[in-house]
Parts: sequence; structure tokens; C-alpha cells
Amino acid sequence: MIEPDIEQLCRRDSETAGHVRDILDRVGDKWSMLVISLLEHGPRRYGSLASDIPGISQRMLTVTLQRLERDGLVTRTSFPEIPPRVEYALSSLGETLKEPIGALARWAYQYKDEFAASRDRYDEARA
Amino acid sequence: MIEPDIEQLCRRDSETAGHVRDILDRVGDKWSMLVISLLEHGPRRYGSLASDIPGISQRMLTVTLQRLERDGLVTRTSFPEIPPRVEYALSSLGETLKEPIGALARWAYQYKDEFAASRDRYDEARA
DNA sequence: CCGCATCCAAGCCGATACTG
DNA sequence: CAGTATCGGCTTGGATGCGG
Repeated sequence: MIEPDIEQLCRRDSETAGHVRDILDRVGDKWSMLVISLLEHGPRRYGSLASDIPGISQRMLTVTLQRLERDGLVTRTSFPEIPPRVEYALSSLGETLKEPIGALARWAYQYKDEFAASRDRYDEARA
Repeated sequence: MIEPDIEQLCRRDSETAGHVRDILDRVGDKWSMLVISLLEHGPRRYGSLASDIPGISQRMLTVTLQRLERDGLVTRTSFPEIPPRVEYALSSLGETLKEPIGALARWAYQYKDEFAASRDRYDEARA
């Protein structure tokens, strides 16, 4: 595999960029990463996710799951029962995302104090 | 170091979350990752960055650099000359970000086709 | 040359009400 | 239970003009 140049991959205009910006947008949006982390341990129902994410609206849970399904990161299985039952699970593609996301999370955890200190210093200097 | 739980780290409300959400927001915004990638090879001047990022406005380059400086990822050095000269460089903290970001970029590059195919399938099924 | 200030457009997100 | 529809606010980002 050719080693990608991060610079090219981050551009929105570049033809060689592929869809890296789309991934960064998904990573950066408000709920996607939390939903993915909740699906790590196995399939979950819509209502189960909702009750485990305080503060999310029905609309945003629906929208987030639809986007993740469109991107191929999450699978949606609806059972034709009454009452209806729908299960969401990480796809095999979604599984592979766990590693780079985990790396980012570990980084953020490791340097969170340094990060916060820098912000405090910056805000202090301007107050 | 304690292994962080991604789930907790992604929540906005959790006390234990630290500032992982802040990092994801920065990673996800429109220009930050591109600016960081341009600073990988050494310090750059404001104008040099501007001319190398087609489509960015002066305002957004300034705002992006300020946010990165506040987060401690980028350092800003201004030389008291006329005309003024300002150089931006990756801080040591910013250097450490290259690895997890690179992992994400490699992931996106590796699976970009699968990703695009999934979107096409999804959109097709609804058209 | 390097930015800040202002105004404005677009998109993300939340609240609420309603449906199979 | 698992959504859809609509509205409205808030934040992000773009265009332009001015200042050190």
C-alpha cells in the first residue's frame, strides 16, 4: 500500500484526497464517536442507545445512525415484529475503525492535562 | 497509564471525559488538520500557509491558527520587524499528534473505496 | 505583511408534535 | 418501539473593509 500524504488527504479540493475529509467530518461531529464506542461490545437496540446517551434527541440519534449506516460503518437490522425491533451493530468496516480511534483517544487522554494547561495559560494572558 | 474507555472519553457531560471532545472537535473542523500537516516539515509564515491553502479566507486561517495555539499544538513567533513577520511551527505537543492523525489518515486511505461504495449503494437504494 | 472587526449565509443541532 | 416532519436557534465559516 502506498503511504498516503496526510496533507493531500486533508484537502477538500484535491482529486487524490479520496474521502478523508468525510471521515474527519464524521469523527468530529457531535455524536458519532460516542455511538460507535457504545456499539463496540455488541449490537444494541435504538431505545437502548437512546437511554444510554443522555442529552441526545430522537432526531439526532436517528440522523447519526443513518449517516453511520450510509458510510458503511454500522449495520441496521429491523425485525418485522410488533412492536418493531431494530438492532444496530458495527460492520466489519466499523470494527477496523476502533484501532485508529482508540489511538486518538489514548493520545487525548495522555496529554489532556498539558492541553488544558495551555488553554488556561492562553486565556489568562488575554484576560 | 490507565487504559481509557473510549466511551467515557467521547461524552461531553462526563467528568472523567477530560478534553477528548475538544480534540475531536479540532480534528473535525474544516482546516486544522490541513494546517498541521503543512507544518510537519518545519515552520511556516502566515502568507506561505495562506498561499498553500487555496480556498481558505484570511479570517479562517487566523482563527484556525489561534485555536491551535490556544490548544498548545502550534507555537506563534512574531518578529518585531517592518514589515512584520510571523512564523508558526508545530509544538512538541503538536509533534506527538502526528502519529494518531497519521493512523486515521492511513485508515481513511485504505478503506476509501469501500466507504464510497457504501454511500453509493445507500443513495442508490433510496433514489 | 499580518491580522482584527463586522456582517451575513449555510448547516448542525435541539424541541416538539405526530405516525406505523 | 422506532422513527418522521417541522420549526427555530446557535455555531461555523465566508466576504469585505480597516488597522498596526
